[in-house]
Formats: sequence, C-alpha cells, structure tokens
Amino acid sequence: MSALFPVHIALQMPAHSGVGHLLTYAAGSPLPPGTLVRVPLGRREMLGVVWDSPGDAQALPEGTQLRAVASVLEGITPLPDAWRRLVAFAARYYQRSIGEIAMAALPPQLRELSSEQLARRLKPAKVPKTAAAAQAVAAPLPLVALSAEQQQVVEQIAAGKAGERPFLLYGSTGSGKTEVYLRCVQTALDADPTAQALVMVPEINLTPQLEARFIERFAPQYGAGAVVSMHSGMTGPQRLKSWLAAHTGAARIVLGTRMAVFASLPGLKVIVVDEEHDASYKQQEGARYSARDLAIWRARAQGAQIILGSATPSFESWHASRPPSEDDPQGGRYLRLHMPSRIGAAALPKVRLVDMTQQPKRAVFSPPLMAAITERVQRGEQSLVLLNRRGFAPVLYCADCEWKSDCPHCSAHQVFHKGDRTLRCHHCGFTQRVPVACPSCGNPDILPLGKGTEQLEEELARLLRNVQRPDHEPARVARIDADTTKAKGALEEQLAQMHAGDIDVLVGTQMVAKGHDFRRITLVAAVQPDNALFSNDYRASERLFCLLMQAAGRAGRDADYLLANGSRAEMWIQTRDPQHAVFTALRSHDYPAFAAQQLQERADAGMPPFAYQALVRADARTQEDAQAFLRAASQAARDAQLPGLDDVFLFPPIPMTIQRVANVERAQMLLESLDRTALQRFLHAWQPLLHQLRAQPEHRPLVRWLVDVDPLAI
DNA sequence: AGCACGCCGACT
DNA sequence: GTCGGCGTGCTC
Repeated sequence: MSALFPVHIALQMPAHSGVGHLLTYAAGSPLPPGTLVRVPLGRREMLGVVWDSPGDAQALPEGTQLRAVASVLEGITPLPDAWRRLVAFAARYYQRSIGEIAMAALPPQLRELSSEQLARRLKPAKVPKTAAAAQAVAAPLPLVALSAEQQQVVEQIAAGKAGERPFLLYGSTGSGKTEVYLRCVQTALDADPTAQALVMVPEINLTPQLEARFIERFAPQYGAGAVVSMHSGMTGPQRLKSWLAAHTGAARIVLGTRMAVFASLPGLKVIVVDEEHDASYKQQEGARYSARDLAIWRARAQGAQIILGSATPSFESWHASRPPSEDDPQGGRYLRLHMPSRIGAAALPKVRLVDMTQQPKRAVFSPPLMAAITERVQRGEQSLVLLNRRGFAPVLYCADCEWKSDCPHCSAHQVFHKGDRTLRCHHCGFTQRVPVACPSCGNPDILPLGKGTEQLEEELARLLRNVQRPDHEPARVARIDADTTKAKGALEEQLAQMHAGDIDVLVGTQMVAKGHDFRRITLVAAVQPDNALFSNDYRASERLFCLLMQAAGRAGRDADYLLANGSRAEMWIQTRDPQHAVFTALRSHDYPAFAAQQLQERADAGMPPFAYQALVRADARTQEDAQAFLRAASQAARDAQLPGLDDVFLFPPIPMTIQRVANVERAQMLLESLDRTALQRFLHAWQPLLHQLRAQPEHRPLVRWLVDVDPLAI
C-alpha cells in the first residue's frame, strides 16, 4: 500500500455550519498548496483548494478515517501563495471561513465543469479572429500630451516604491485621471514582461468605456487578449476565460468590479481603484468585504503599487493621506496627489442654490431652474435632472382615512409606478395592481405623495411642451433608471441617444451621475437632494456631497463645446436648507474644507475613521427573537471575559431602520473600538460563541445572524 | 448550504 | 398500502 499524504482542503462551507474550517483528506502524493482538487464530501463531490499540509501531530478526532482526494485538476497551476494569503486575510478579517472566500473568488464554472470539459477549455487558444488580429498589429495611437499636472503626478507615482505607500489621486472630475492610470499601467508593463495590472471600477456600467480605452491603448502593443474583464454581468464561460488568462499571465491587464480583487494575478505590479470612495466596493451580502481595503492590503503583501483615484475621496482615504503637519509630523500612510484642473481649460460648473422655501409651494421645478433648462433646450444644449428615487411617487395616500400604500411584507411603502399601474415594494419586490379606490375606506381619490423620476419625466415633458430646439423640433425628455434599463443593452442604447443629441433633458437616478462622459451637457440639476439628508446615517452628507459633486462633473466636460456656444456649465440645487454644509462646500467646489469640517465632527464624536466598527445583525420572525439573540450574544461575551472586551464597546441591540423585510424582522447591534486589533481579536473569539448560541433551543426562531466588519451604514 | 434520514397525511 | 411534507443532523 502506497503512502498517504494528509492535506488540508478549503471547501465551500457556510461559516455557520458546524464544520467551520479546513477539512483533511488523504492524497496519493504530496500536493503543493494552491492545487485545485475535487474531493468527496458526504455524498457529493466538490471543488476544493489544497491549503496546506497538517503538521505531524495532526489532532483529528479519534478514529477519523480520512477520505481520499478524488482528483487533481490537471493543467491549472496551483494558485499563487500571494492569492492564498489574500484569501486567508479576508477570511480572518471579515469573519468568514477560508473556503467560503476561496470558492467565491474562483469562477463558478470551475466548480461545474467536468475534467474533460476543462481540458477542452485549457487547449491552446485558437488563432485570433481576424478583427482581433488586425487590432493586434495596428500601430499604437500617438499619445496625447499630458497636462503639467498629469505629468507631475505620473512622475511622482513612478518615483514611489512598489508596495510602500498607496497613492491617493485626488483629481477633479474631468482632470484626466484615466490617462494617469493608463500611463502608470504602461510603465509597469513595459518594465517587466510578466507584469500584470488590476484596474477596478465600482460598477459594471462603467467597465465597457474603460475597457475600450485600455484596449485602444494596449492591444496594439500587447495583443487583443492582453486586456480582460471580470464582473458579474459576464457569462460563466467568459468569466472562466478571463480568470484563466489572468492566472496564466496571458492577460496583462484585468479590468473589473469588486470581485476582481480576488483574481489570481501572479505578476501583479500595479492596482488602480477608480472612484475609490464608491460604496459599491463594499460587498453587501455573503462575505461583506471591502474590495478597496483588500486591494490596499494586497498591494502591500504582493509588493504592487496602488493608486486610489477620486474627485471626492472617502474620508478614510482623505484622512489616511493627510500631509505631515506640525502636530502630526508623520502624516498619513498614503501619499496624496492632486490634480485640481480640468483638461482643456474647462471650468468647473457654477453651482446655483435655489432656496425652495422662497419658491411657489408644491413646485417640483422652481421657475428659475425651469427657465434655465428652457434656455438650454432652445440653444440645443443638454440638461441632466437628478433624482435618486425611481417610480412615479414613493407612496400613495388617502386623504380621507390616512391609508398609505404600505407593503404587507415590509416596514416600507410600496412605490407607485404609473407606467405599468403597479405598486411595487423596492425591498422585497412585492407587486400589486394600483387600487382604483382606497382599499381601506373606498375613497376613489387616492393621491401620489412625493416625486419619483417617472413623475419628473412627465412633468418636464408637460412644462417643455411648447419649447423648441434650434432645429424647431419639440424638446425631447427621456429617463434613465433601473426601470428603463432592465432589458439587456437598453442602457447602452439610451446612452447612445444621449451622446447623439437626440435627448434634450435627461431625468435619471444616480445611475447617470457616475462616470459617463457626456459632451453636451451644460446643466445638471438636483431637484430634491434634501431627502438624502433625512437619513440618520452619519455618512449621509458625505455620500450626498460625492453624488452631487460627481453629478456636477457631468456638466461642461467639453471646454471647446462651451466656448463655441458661449455657454457656461451650471449645477443647480434646489433645497430647503441652503445653509447646509454640503451645499455651501459644493458651491465653492471645496472638498478639502468639507472633508476637514466633517472629519473634525467625526473625530469629536469618535466615529470612523477615528474608531472602528462592526455590526452584528440578527433576523427572526419577531423583533423580540432577533434582539434576544443579540442580547444573549452580548451577555455571552461578558460572561466569557472575551479578549479585547475592555477595548470594545457593545451598544444595545436596536431594530434596523427598515425593521421588517419580506416578513423577517431585523435587529442589529453595533460594536465600536478605538483599536482595530482589539476589535478583531474580540470578533474572532466571539464567533464560536455565536455559533453555540445559535444552536440553543431558545434561539430556534432565529433565521440568521451575520457580522459586518467596517459597515458602511449603521 | 446540500443532502440525507425520519416519522405523519392524501393518493394510485 | 406508497408518495412526499419539511424537521434535524452530518459532512474530513
């Protein structure tokens, strides 16, 4: 009988299953860590990653019979050590099992394919298609000259040592950050034939235009296969293909959303996190990781350079990049680089605040804003109207009996969608026909309360019905939001119409505020931004500032166009609170002042980035059951005198803002500490207690519990 | 999470 | 008499 080699295997195992961590199997020969294998588990066979080999005195439960590794995935080199370290760190930091993170980081197809199918996919790539081949031999495009600011920033980045300090590239919208990314990637790839770059964007919507830019720049030199994408909108086979290309080194540049941070990149030399402040980098289900934070960790661990870019950096990054000062000679860990000017001498839009308390009651569009939009239409310029709320009205209301269109399954209103005459809950998806009369008292006059994008579109069309464009055509109003872009390709089509000038006024949600390079927009209006400030989230003003700043960035991107039209870009804000810090800062385009003031408030209140937080959430059929679990968890921690407890403050459980979703009651408990390590230590020791607690009969009614480290909203 | 085994109501 | 409801328990 041949010798058996025990190996630890990471398998897709939910963290809350009894089997928490690595499982031990017997291999017929030593398997290097990172090897992909199939192993039997119970009655099925699963994909796993060889993690390591147990020490000699492996303490398995008495009499355990090891099962044998079923097969090794031939033809795929073991995942690099750096990748395993990243996965292990993410698992530890976000309180999940290694297997869960590892398997989520691999393309799903790898799990499903049989070895024959896989072998077929691994065959040498076919001769490139003619188009791709043509692209590959095309002469490189001449580089546009860098602005002085860009040049300086590129040089500073080139002078930095890889893996040392992250760069925060703070550059206005339209200052040409993308060109800086391209140059830095170019430098890294040219210097080393095996070098790879990872470029991340917050949303799938933004990948195609970035991809086009990178292919245009790099395909002539490195071939069409050198640039690959990774995001959840891709099909299984596409994702597998990209993943393999990155893993083998065939792909030199990986573009993607947050999931791309886990790509296997053996030659990783540079990471770009564009729009680093964006909340989309935080995964909101399953393992709740921050792809930005992991990217920073990964860069340091793998000795790669990292560039975080934003026009409105997160306060975390802003604070971490503070320059040294008298009472802070160290300064932050990051190096801040600044590009204040827009390319081509385009000025930042002038910000105009409209005090809605001084405007006619009930008007959605104040007369001065309407006049400004009308003028734009008549000049043939485009306007963008922003409202972060889809549907026609957020709620229907009966004036007689005060009935409201509440969702029967959630503690939220059902939104009135006029287009298809439905009431829809945006939390659980529950949809009903709009009632003809009040379901409670029969009153036929039920009224829409508040405004959504659908209503804005209708209202604008009405207000502009007699307004003509320079070509004497009537004004055209369109809307882009999650409802109008559900169909595949719908967004692209609508954006194309916008670019072609077929649309004069575009109404949209934050979907259109980000990234898009509209050349003919000269006016952006936020009609009801105050809504966002009513939330009790301490990050509300930060988020609103980013959104409005970003939206403002959509206006006047083309200096030549403005000049030719004798026009000037404007950002209009209708508010009932024009003195609010968000708006005053916006008017002066003064992000640094806003950040300084907000950071001071955070420091005084002991909030992030001056403190570290984690949330424990519990879901149950009743609010009492959910809170009971959290109280018990809190008590268990005290009873057990957990390490770190002295430095971690546990708040009492409270219902979540939206207390009930799909008939599940939700409660949460906040943990706070000035010491990140103490919080980590505490969470780590606490995890097993939470598992035990969950198994107790009195917590049977609990549906689930979860931990969110560094939560974005509390 | 899967996927078993396991013990009680309406069907060929 | 079976098919199947989902309760609870295990997977190296």
